[in-house]
Amino acid sequence: MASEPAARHPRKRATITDVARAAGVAASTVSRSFTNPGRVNSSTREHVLEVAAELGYSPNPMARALESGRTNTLALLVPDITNPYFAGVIKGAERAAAAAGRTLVLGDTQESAATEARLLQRLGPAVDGFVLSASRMPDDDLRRAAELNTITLVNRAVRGFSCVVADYDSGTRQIVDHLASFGHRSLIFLGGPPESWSGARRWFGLRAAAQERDMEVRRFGPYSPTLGGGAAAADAAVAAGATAVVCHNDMLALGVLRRLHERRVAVPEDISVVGFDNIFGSDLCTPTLTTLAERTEDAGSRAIEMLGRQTYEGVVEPAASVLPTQLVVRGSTGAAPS
Amino acid sequence: MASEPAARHPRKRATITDVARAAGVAASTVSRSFTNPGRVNSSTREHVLEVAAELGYSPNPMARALESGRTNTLALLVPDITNPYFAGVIKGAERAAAAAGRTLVLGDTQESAATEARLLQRLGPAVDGFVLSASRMPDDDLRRAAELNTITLVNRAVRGFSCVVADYDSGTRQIVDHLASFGHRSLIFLGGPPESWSGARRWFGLRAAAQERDMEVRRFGPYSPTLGGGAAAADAAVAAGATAVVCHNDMLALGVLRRLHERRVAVPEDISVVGFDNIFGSDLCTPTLTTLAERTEDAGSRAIEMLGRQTYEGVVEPAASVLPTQLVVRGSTGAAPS
DNA sequence: ATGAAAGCGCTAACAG
DNA sequence: CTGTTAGCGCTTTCAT
Repeated sequence: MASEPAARHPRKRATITDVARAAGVAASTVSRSFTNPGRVNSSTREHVLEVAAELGYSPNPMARALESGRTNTLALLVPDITNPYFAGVIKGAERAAAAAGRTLVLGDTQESAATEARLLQRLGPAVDGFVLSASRMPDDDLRRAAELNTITLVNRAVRGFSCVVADYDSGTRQIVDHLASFGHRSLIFLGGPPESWSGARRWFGLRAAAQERDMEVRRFGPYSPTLGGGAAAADAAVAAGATAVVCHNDMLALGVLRRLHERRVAVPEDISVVGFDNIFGSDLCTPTLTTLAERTEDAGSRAIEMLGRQTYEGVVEPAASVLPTQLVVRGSTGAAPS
Repeated sequence: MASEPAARHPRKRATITDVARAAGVAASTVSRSFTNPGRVNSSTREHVLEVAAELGYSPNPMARALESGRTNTLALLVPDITNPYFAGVIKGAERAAAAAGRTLVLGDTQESAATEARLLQRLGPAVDGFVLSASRMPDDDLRRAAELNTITLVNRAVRGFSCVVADYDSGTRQIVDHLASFGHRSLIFLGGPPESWSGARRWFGLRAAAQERDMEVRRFGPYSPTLGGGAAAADAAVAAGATAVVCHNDMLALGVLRRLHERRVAVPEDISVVGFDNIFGSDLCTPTLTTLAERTEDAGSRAIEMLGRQTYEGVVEPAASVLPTQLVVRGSTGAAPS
């Protein structure tokens, strides 16, 4: 046992030539042993594999990629890695990629279309395709990016693109029904970033469902979809005399709850609050938050699967996958004040 | 304006040869125009860059990697991507990598040493180095992995490795001082996974600090460091008549709080609860959680910087970086019951 | 069934 | 300053 600390300079990896030399065969035979086992004598193959294992050889993916144009790597871009909402998408994508023997690269676009475009550009040549989650880029830019890359969308629908989206039509109807059943006659939507496709869908769904029930519905904002954004949103809602607010997402809703608490506005007695996403934390707050849950992990894994089908299996028809949503009723909603 | 949907088959990317031909120069001149702007006539360079832009050319990183042995990509492995604790590390690493013009690959080891080893193996040839956050692998396996890879550790210290660790000695002392100032004469540590290095450090620090103050200190567990793990942990603490518990991490602490609430045990009147990590959610619960905050983003970015220094700047001396911790006092701690 | 050779896109020597 | 050449590690014809 050498008492030396770990080597500082990792030693060079063995190449296919090293293995070939050590095994007394040609490089091509080594290559075939790995990628085309049927086309090499099984005894030589075993020998080669043995030698390779001894040398700690594993094929260099870069060299492979150069030849095939395939890196076996997929990228997932999200607006904010630390937002718990995306944790589910990431987890699902991670799992699906691993299951398919693929590498997943993660990118944080920092809620910026420009950063997103830059990442697309930088990562593009190195990956086989992208999953764009809640993309902030305009449709045209997306189309342009799609000329060079295979792209699948999550919670965004653009003609010609495969996508996975949550069923906001049903979801917003559930929300409105729930509030109506509590006797609410009006609601205010506290909106998030204008670029957000899901924000728009949420608003449209809400408005449609509310109008069907002759409920009055207004939209305030945009507010920053963060805890901090909640203060302004809550103040506006209170000033407008709202009895029920539906927030762009849970982060904003949590911020609203906090602000209402500071202002001694009782939830749900004075005002009911609903969020979207069912993020971690939405059942820790007081009161716990009524929110529309999405299957984020499923969205992530489906998107990766679709992308894989397009990229590696030559499926060209863009497909759309609509994931169900469900209202999680908790403590932040209740009867409308009389 | 073609009304066609986005192209399904992304078109082939232009190569350096395409650009060279179109610009009427040699491939090497194109190459230099990008990587060695000083060594080419500025007018030719401009022309080349123009043509390159027209063709939408950008250098193929794979081909570069093949030549240099460098992919300009770093990997970050974490036990659980969805754990909010690691979100900070990821964010910091993301930022540092982006700032250095490097690509970050993220891997989820699923709290398993085996998965971690597999990822190391699979990703190894494709990346220039690894940041292992809260690695679950035994020291020897780490050393073996370090023979082929450059590795930096976060919240784990192994001789010969560069690492970034939180100052748990100071942190645990802060916790114990805080509890002592409230008149607590004993505390119970509700432990997490035995493989966790930081768990061990937390326990040792706590024990040492408590003994210095003649406080009685015991360790229970291991418990699963999750919300769900909190039930068993809380029950054990109550059964033992604890007045103060310090939990392996915030997830466990939140689970403990929930369970105590179910059992109508008042916090902090009957029992004080302290966590580690200051995750998102620890100030949303009721009562809010007193916890030891780490600079997770700093840890992530520092680790990437160190790794970069070793990988790209030939720094061989392993360095250790100790990040300060600070106790965030909130509502879950209070005077010991008489 | 196996070996030899060419070439993937790019960079680095080496001429000129 | 710029063109030519060789070669990174691997796969893939094409011979044998």
